[in-house]
Amino acid sequence: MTLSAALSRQSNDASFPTLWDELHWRGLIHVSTNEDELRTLLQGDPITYYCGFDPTAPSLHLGNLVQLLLLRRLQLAGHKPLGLVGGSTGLIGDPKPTAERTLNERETVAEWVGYLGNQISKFLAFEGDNSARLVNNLDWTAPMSAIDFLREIGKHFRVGTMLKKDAVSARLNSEAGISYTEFSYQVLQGLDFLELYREYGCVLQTGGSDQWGNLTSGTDLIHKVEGVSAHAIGTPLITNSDGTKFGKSEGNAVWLDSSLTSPYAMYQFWLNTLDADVIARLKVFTFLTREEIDEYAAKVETEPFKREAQRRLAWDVTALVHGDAAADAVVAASAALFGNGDLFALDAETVRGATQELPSARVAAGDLVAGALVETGLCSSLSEARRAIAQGGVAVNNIAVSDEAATLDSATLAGGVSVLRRGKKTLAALVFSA
RNA sequence: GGUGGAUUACCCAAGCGGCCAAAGGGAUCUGACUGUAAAUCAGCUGGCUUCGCCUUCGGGGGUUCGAAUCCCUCAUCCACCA
Repeated sequence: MTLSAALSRQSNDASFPTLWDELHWRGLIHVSTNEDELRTLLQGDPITYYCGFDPTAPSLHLGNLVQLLLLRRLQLAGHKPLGLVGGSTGLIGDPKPTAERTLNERETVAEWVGYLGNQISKFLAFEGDNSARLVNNLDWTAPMSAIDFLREIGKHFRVGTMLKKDAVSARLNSEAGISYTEFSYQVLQGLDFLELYREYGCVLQTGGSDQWGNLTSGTDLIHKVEGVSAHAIGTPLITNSDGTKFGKSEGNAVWLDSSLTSPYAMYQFWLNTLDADVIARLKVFTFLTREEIDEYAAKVETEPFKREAQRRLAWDVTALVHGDAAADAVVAASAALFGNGDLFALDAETVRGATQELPSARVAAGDLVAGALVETGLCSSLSEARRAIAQGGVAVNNIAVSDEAATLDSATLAGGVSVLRRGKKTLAALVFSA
C-alpha cells in the first residue's frame, strides 16, 4: 500500500522539545495518566497504542477525525498504532448521558465495522517498522463464554467503582436510568485494553475525554491483572466559541464518507469556521507547524476579511479526507458559485464542475420553484419552501424569487443547469431534462 | 407489591372541557449589517390541493355536541411506603 499525498506530507513539528509538548500545544490533551511518565514513554523506544471506534453509524465523523489524527501524530513519532473497530462493543453501546441506546442489528453492525475499518486505514500508514494494524474486538469477545467473562474479567471490577464513573452516574441520576447492558460497557472496553496489552504489548489508549471512565477501566484492569502501569490520554471535547456544537452542518453530523457529506460540503463547513476558532482548529486538524500557524494567527488579527486561515484549514482537511484533487475541485466550485461575477458568464465546463459538487435534482421548465426546493433537499416540505420564498431567501441563478407560486423558466446557465439558492450559502443544482 | 406524581412540538416548559396547531424560553431557519463571518436587531418555525382542510399533546379505549384538558387501561420514569 502506498501512502496518499496527504499522508506523505505529514510530519510533527521538530521545533518542540518533545512530542508531548507539541500535543499539549495543539490542545490535544485534556486528561491523561501521569504526565511525566507519558512524556518519557513517548520519547523512548516505540510503544504500541490504540484507539477504538464503535460502529454506531456507517461512517466516522469529524469528532473521530481528532482521534485519527492523534493516532497519526503518535505514529509519525515512531510509535505503533492499533486501530480498533468495536465489532462487539458496537453491539452493546456505550452509555450516552441522556438516554439508553437502541440496539442495532448484528448484520448492520458487522457491515459498519467494515466501512469504519476502511476509513481508519486511510489515515494511518500501513508500511514501515511501525505500520498500523486494524483489530476488531469481536475477535476476542465472541469466543468468550459468559462464565469465563464473569470469572476472569468481572471479578476484577468493583461495582462501587463502576457506579462512580460519570457516564454511569449521570444516567443513574437521570430519569432514563441505565440497563445492565450499557452498565457493562466499561468492562468490555477494559477487556479490550487488557487483550491488546497481552497480544501486542499495547500500553497506551487514546480517546475523547468523555470516554475517560472507559479508558481508565482498562488501565485499572491491566494494573490489577498484570501489575503493569498502562496509560491513557483523553482529548478535549471540541467546542465552538459561540456555544454551538462543533462538527454539525445544518444540524447534521459532518461525515468522512463522501456519499454522506460531499467534499464540497466538507470544504464549506471548514471555510465557515469562526475567526475565534480557526487557529485552534488548525492546531488540531492540520499538520502545519507552530511557526506557520502563528503566521495565520497574525493574519486573522490584521486582515480577517481575507479568511486565509479558513481557506487553508478547509483545503487541508478536505485534501486529508478526500484527496488533493477533490479539494482543488471544490475550491474551484466555491470560487465559481460564490464569486462576484455573473453566473451566466461562466463557461459550460466551469458550471458543470461547480454544480457537480452540489445536491441536485432533475427538473423541467414550468415546475414550481417551491417543489424544486424540496426535490433538492434544500427544504424538507412544501410549506417550508413557500415560507423560505416568502421570506425572500430563495434565488434561481442569483435572481431572487418572490412569488410562492413561481415556476422555473428555461433560462439556464451554460450546460443546461441552474443554481438554486436558499439563504446565503445553501445551494443546489437543477438539471433540466428536455 | 402498595400509594402518590409525572409523560406536551427539535430541546426546556405553560396549558387542566370550547377562544389550542397549543403561551414563554432556547435552538434552527430567513432578512438587515458584513468577510459565504461573529455580535446585534427583526421575522419565521406541524402538514397540505393554504382566505380552507388534515394529523399532533406517552400507547390504546371511552364519556361529551366538543378533550392536550374528564374516565378506564397499558407502558415508562420519579418519590415515599413495604
